[in-house]
Amino acid sequence: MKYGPQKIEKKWQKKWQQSGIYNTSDNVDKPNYYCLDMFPYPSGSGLHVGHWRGYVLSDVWARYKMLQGYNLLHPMGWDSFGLPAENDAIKKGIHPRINTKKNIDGIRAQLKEIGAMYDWSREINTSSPEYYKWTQWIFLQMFKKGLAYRKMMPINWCPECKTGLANEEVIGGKCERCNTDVTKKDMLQWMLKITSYADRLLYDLEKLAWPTKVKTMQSNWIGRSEGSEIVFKLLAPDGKEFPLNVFTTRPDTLFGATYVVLAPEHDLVMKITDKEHLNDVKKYIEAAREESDMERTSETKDKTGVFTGAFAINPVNSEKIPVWIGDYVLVSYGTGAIMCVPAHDERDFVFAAKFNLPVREVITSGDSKKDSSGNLTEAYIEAGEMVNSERFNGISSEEGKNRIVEWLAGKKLAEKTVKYKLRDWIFSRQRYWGEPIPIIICEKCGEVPVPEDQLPVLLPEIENYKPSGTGESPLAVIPEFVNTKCPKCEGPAKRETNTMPQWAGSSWYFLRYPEPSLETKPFNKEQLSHWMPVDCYVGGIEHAILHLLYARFFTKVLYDCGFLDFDEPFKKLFNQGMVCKYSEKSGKLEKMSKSKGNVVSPDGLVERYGADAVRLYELFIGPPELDSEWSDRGIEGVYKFLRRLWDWTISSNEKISSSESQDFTRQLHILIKNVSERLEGFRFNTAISAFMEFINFAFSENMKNETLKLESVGKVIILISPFAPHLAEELWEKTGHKDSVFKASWPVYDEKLTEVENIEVPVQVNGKLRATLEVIKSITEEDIIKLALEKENIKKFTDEKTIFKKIYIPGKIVNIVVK
RNA sequence: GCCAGAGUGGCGGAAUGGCAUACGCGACGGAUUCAAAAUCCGUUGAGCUUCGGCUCGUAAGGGUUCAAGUCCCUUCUCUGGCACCA
Repeated sequence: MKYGPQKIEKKWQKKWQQSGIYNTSDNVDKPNYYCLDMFPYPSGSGLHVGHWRGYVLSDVWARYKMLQGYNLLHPMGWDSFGLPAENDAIKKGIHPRINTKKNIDGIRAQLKEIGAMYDWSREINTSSPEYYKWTQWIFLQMFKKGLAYRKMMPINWCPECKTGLANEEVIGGKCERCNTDVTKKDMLQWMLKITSYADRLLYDLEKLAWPTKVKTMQSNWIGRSEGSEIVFKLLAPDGKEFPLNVFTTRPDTLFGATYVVLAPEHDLVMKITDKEHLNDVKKYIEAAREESDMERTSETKDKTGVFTGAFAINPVNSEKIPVWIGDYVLVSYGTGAIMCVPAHDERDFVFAAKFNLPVREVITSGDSKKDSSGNLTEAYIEAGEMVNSERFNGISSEEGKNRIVEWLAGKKLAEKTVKYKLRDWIFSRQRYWGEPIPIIICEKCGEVPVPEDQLPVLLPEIENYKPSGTGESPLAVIPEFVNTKCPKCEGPAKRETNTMPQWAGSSWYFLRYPEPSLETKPFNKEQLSHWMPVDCYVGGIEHAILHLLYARFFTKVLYDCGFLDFDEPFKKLFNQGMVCKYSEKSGKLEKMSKSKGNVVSPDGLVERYGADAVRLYELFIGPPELDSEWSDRGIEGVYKFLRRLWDWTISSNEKISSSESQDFTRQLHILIKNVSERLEGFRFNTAISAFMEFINFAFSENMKNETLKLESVGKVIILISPFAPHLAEELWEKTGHKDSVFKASWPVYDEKLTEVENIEVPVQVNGKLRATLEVIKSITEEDIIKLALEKENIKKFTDEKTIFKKIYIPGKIVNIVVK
């Protein structure tokens, strides 16, 4: 009987579906385990072998947990609202609703090929009204708490996608979706106050069993910075005075401030600029607006700026210093204004050099770099001793930080503050395919939430779904949608026509799976407490900031509202590496993608080798967390292994007996040990190596005529079942078992049975291998060293030398040190 | 520039401080075959060899140790993230 994966895989996939073996039930007498894949957006180009990797990995893990006796939740769904789905529809000229459905059907079929144990009865879809009703509901809870607000502001605008974007969606100045340069546009925007969660989002990272890389990325993104706000006095040319707050992390350098720079967009700029400089300032502001963020914040760019004609008074010494504007100061960070200490800040140093502004050293150190006449040749930014700072002279810069702020604070001219790089989340999209924001704008009552019993606000069916590019959503031209009554005053009012971003639905979908068809609530708090947080979350590193930060934020908000009793969604996170392949187009090894023309489709491979072989190769290719290179030949090796395992099991049927050799028992227990330990450590590639070694042993000459216990053969089948579930089920049945192999339990090994009587011990002289000894395990140090010194090749290296150390690490090694 | 991670045969990769290169691919030799594919067996880091072995070898250099791919320091290269955030 030959291994024929095509037939048995179809057979078992059908059986699994019929028996519902993977459908999760509540209230069973087992501990719960929630294993979650990042759900995909329904792309039009289908799955390639790179997509398989994460799904295979989580499936192996889920099946292993099931065999360990857990009640498993392993669901799947569709992130079907938003840019990716909509752009695909526009490209094909098919209405997003129809196209999305078509794509979902395609990917679902492809996912089923993997043979994963998804509970398909819990499938969810973020673009279905039953689901997005609750996305809207969550938005309203945020609105009620003041966490969702509308504001006119210059936002990131993608001219290609014709929509505003969140900061997180701008990667290196380009749109995350289409790689187009992002520009600025003033727009009235819905914002989510994620900044008020900055501290908790940062500190709670500590609680998470996540890769440090992701934690570091999030913590850098949040960008907490402790410093102080210092109040300068601004003197306008007409004699008016304004307080000017600047943010600095170096109040110790305050005596070295020789000028002040405001962001071009700063409110005070037009109030303080004098007539003489007005033209230049206006021109400069205009030019800064035109520039993309990328151009503006590029570090290689020359520093630019203009003088306003106004002066500021430094609160520490009442010195009058010039006020400039410059686009290297960002209006959205800190206070949008900085004090400049060219002697101790690299950027200020460059700016001062260019515009010939004075440099005054106030921190001294032997490490400062100076020319022959004692002038600084570059900014000295480290700590040191304070000079030129009046009464603070001679104290350390570290101490000075506090002393200066305390002193000024007494005069209400300084205050310690914390600033973040994290900005509020721009939440409106000027696009059709998303959740309508459930707000009604009434002239009298302002922004009025749609009453909860009127949710969902349905996305209307429209012909022209393409983005307009005007800054309005395509919904804005549908009078039946826009015109409505104010829920408060009953007067005529208009609906908000912006939609939510792609990330809205995915920020809480993991809360929906435990009871996906619940109609009265988004989720059931009591029941959720038995499943959440997710025990193991598997997905790509590309979501390190976007999705994973947003999902944490949503969870914390819902926790604060009392809807949840946990405040972090994902306990453990695993990022699988990307699958790469040489691309003819770029001539480089690159991540598989359609545009690079280097995708490998699993379809043909499944047909030829079977899904189990593809699963195995996805794991065998390399360590799961690292990127790996796809080799078309590599799959042959694992396929050969599966066939050998099949042949061995089938032929073992004729050798079944009540006894087996000690050798075999030992190898079996070593296998159980290795596979268990390597699975626990997520080292799937070496777990498979362990199997290959076992099967090589099982086929070795001296095993040919040995008898086997049926129970032992069964254990091997259970061990392989998470990796090759179809093959395992078939072999399980063929060896006389009635129920599914996944109803069995994971074998345990006996450490004693893995050990041998006789061991080989390497013998070194001066750390170099010179011989090996075969000895009984319990040999004493004295005996083994005696044996070692008798060895011919050891004598060669020890004769006529003085032995001054003899080392025996039991069971490991002998080392004789000579001189 | 800053912060992570990585660098091991022809290739993918393996090694709780204890025999470097497990396992797989490829290559070579053999068996089987009219022949090929498939399959099976053997060899496969480099150099030297009296065939017993010896020398070198984990990006480069140094250090700790009886013993270093593994720990420490310096440097180089690659990948990813951040990048005028005051």
